[in-house]
Amino acid sequence: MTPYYITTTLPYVNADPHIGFALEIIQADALARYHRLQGDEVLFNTGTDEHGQKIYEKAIKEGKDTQAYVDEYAAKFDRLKEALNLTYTNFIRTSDPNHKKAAQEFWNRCLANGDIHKDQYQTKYCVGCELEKSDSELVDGKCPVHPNLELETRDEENYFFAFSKYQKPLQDLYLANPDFVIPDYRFNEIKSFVDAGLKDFSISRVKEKMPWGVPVPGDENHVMYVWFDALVNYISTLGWPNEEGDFKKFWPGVQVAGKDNLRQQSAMWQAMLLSASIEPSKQVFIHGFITSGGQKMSKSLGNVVDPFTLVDEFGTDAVRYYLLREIPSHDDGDYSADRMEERFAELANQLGNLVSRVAAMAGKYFDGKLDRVDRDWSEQNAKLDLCMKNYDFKTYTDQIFQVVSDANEIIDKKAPFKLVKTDEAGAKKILSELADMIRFIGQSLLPIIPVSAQEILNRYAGEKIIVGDPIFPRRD
RNA sequence: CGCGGGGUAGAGCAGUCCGGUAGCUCGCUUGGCUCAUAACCAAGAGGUCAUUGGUUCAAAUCCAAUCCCCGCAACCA
Repeated sequence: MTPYYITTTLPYVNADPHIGFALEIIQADALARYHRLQGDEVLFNTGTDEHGQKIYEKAIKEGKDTQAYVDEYAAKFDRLKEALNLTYTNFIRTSDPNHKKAAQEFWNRCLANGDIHKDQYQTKYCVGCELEKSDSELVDGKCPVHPNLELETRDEENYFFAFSKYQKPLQDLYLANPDFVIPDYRFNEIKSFVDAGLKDFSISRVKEKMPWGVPVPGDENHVMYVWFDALVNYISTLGWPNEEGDFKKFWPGVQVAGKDNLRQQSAMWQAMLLSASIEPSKQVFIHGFITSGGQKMSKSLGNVVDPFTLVDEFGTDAVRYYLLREIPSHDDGDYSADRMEERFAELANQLGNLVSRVAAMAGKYFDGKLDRVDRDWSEQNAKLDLCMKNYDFKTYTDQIFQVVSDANEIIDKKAPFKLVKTDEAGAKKILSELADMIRFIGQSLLPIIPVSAQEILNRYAGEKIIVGDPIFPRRD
């Protein structure tokens, strides 16, 4: 069995699970399932990113012990497994003792390689908020809450990672791996970013101000900046620094991430790996963002889509179907209740109805017993395989639904329900071919809508085709 | 001159590299069928391909300029 390792990014636990993360983990799940069906041995990792300033502040605000706070959130995210029918094998939490040890060992490797040094880190401080502000928080160079106050500049001594050293090695890595980042325009984006020159980045925080992080080895005054520790999860989940076992078997792997993570995944993390003398990732797949009703999701607009609510209303498979087919696999997409309804209707009317009508005819005319047809599907399968290699779940599903559409067309054009009155053998032949198409459809849809696809296969696998209740009952 | 993506039928997109009568899905209208979850099948309507100028026998596609939208602008996870 060929080992296949796929991992999502770790969601930061300062908010409830977001539909955008649901998209990411469903994409990863589809790949994991697909590879399992191909006979690969799959390790599928996800988890939670639990350190850093924002979490520390949020826990204080909610009056909770920080560890208790993150425990609560980790459990919440783990509930996605059931809600979305996910098959991840690993759930790494960055507050796990093993992960912390790995992060420290990683730090030491980079340090030993001469890539970690101290430097001054400048922060902008708003006296009004009594908080440090990042540039992206500022409006016209001022604190948006206190625009009448001048910001103070404060220096802080931090540890820095020698990112600038890795411009050439990263360029070489990209050159040697022309498919390193998918899609290609994201790859171009990161290449031009690296070509423009790299600045060393800060990888620690002063513990006094922000204690919620992995201690920097050999310096009790600093904790790691959350990025540095979080990225190490991709290997700590494999048991690293133990280089035997899962690490040896599964690394390097495929990383799935949102477009906001392009730099961290495809440049910073790769430089860190090079520094620690670890093989770079195999590939990075970047997906887009989901808008809601055409607008950015925000609490103030009240258009935030909660994956749990969605599943309660439409069911797991329909939500998976929507995210994998409606949303462009590589680009931004939109969620709207109307489109969700339409997509559900499509499942019911095209696929569900096809399964029903063929089963009904088989039952009515031939007691459910049809001839076994074994059409050669290798050409279609090759196309589907290409879609998965390109992380194009939308086209993958489109192609299967082309077969659904073909099958519905055949029924109308050849009208086996009419033909059976004059040519029973002819009708049986048509239905048998249709049943074979349905089995292909069911098999191919297993990574996309696992429960429904399996149900289809169950109904059509045996000696006798089973007539059952609607797989996707119409919604009123 | 910060970087990148984009502007093609009501909606979402393909086509642009390698110019040659504008295509897909959904929605809409009409017709057909009755096996089926009132589902399915077929036909049709609907577009100055952001704008302006240029090259060409011919431009959504090449060139130039302009307008508009969306990200990012690194230590914000």
